[in-house]
Amino acid sequence: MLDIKKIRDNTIEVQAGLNKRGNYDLGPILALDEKRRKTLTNVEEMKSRQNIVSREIPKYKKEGKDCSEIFAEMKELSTKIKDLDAEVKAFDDEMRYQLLSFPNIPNEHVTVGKDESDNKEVRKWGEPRTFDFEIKAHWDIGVDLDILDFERAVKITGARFSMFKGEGARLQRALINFMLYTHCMEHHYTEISPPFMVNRESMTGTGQLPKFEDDAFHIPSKDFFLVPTAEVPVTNIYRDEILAEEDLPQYFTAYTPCFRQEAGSAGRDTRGLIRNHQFDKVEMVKFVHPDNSYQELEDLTQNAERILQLLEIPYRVVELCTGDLGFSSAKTYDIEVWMPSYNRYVEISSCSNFEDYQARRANIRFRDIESNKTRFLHTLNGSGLAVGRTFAAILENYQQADGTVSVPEKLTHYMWGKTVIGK
RNA sequence: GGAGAGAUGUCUGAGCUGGUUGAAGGAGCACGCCUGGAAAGCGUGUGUACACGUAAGUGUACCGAGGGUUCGAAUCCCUCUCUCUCCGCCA
Repeated sequence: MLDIKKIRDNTIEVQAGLNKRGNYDLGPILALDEKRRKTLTNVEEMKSRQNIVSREIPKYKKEGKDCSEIFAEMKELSTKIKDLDAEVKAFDDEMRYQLLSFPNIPNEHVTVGKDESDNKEVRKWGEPRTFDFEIKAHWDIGVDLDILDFERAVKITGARFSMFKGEGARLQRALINFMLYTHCMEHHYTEISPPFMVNRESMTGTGQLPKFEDDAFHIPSKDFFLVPTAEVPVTNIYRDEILAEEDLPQYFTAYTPCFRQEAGSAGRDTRGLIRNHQFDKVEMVKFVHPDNSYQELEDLTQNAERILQLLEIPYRVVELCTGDLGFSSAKTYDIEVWMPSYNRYVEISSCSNFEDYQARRANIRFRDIESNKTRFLHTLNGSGLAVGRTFAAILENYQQADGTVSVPEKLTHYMWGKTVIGK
């Protein structure tokens, strides 16, 4: 959420920032703000008078004065106040809704661009392997090895769901454990196992609501949402709280399944593990001091990259341009993994600095030691990594001529010593 | 799911027969005094948000959330949420 005071005082600057992302007009909200403050001043004066008179009444009563005239006047005032209060509340609600509908302003250094074609490759790691046999896509490898079963997943639930079996299920779990181990033991994150359903306030806090309600799976009986990413429950850990400055930074990592309705609507990647309604992900979330959130973003991105380095799978890092940036993000690096069957890099992680955008929505603050004032902190998060896509990348990059898949060395321990899947 | 109790400031804990209560008392914390230093003791201070103001400051709101009654509500009424105890059910 943007700061209404900033919009008011630096309108031109904010408008310029929004223009980098699309068509947004600050006019209506400024008009609303103007009306709200006018009405507020008005009603507050009335309330002040109401308070003053109210304090006098006990004295009058003690003196045995007749108060009926005052009561009549105050009754009228009270009615006016009620009406104006309702007006202010209507302005507040409308303003909040509009404020929630503005995306974050991109960081000033982020390239201005239209769509993903304007994204900038930052670095590359590893060389895509050359195969001396006909390669298969991960869904064929998985089905042939009997470790993935898409048909039965469709029977059980429906399209865009998948089922892991035997060594497939084990590989999935191995990846989760390996990622959590690396982030906790090497990168010093604290593991969280959060609820997989969240309420409306949490979804609003991180920016999924109100604009993207259709993308989420909703439980009507409770008005809960299945988590689309662990970012939602974990970022909301500190919603409506004030932390001490010395408690910053805080790093959390969490495994959760992720549920997304939007997956599938695009009609792309209809086969395999790339785009499903349910997928597993290990997420990293940081709560940091505003002064060093950009260094924290660099570190976070490298924490995610580390997983692919240890698994020895080629990838590249891309900096998103303003047109491709997520709604709440000020700056984002995507990590893309090499996917042989696609013959290109495919997104496997997205690492973002939200600056104070989520913190303001979710009301997460810290107390500044020097001024003793509260300030919004900065939140960041990144996938570390999307497990389903990592699974797919392993099958494809580690496939062998005989149809089996060798297990990355770092994973064999988590695979109970297994070095080749399918043998 | 049924019955009952409760939700107040950083914490504890009054107020709940409606009227200087942002909210007693205590603890904690900060600063000052005292001390060789510390403890104890004494004194002062100690929430958030919004509006107006260059500022000092002033005003308004907030006692789980939202409504209502009233000239006036932390205090009365209704709805919801959460917590605790007992019962039922259950991995």
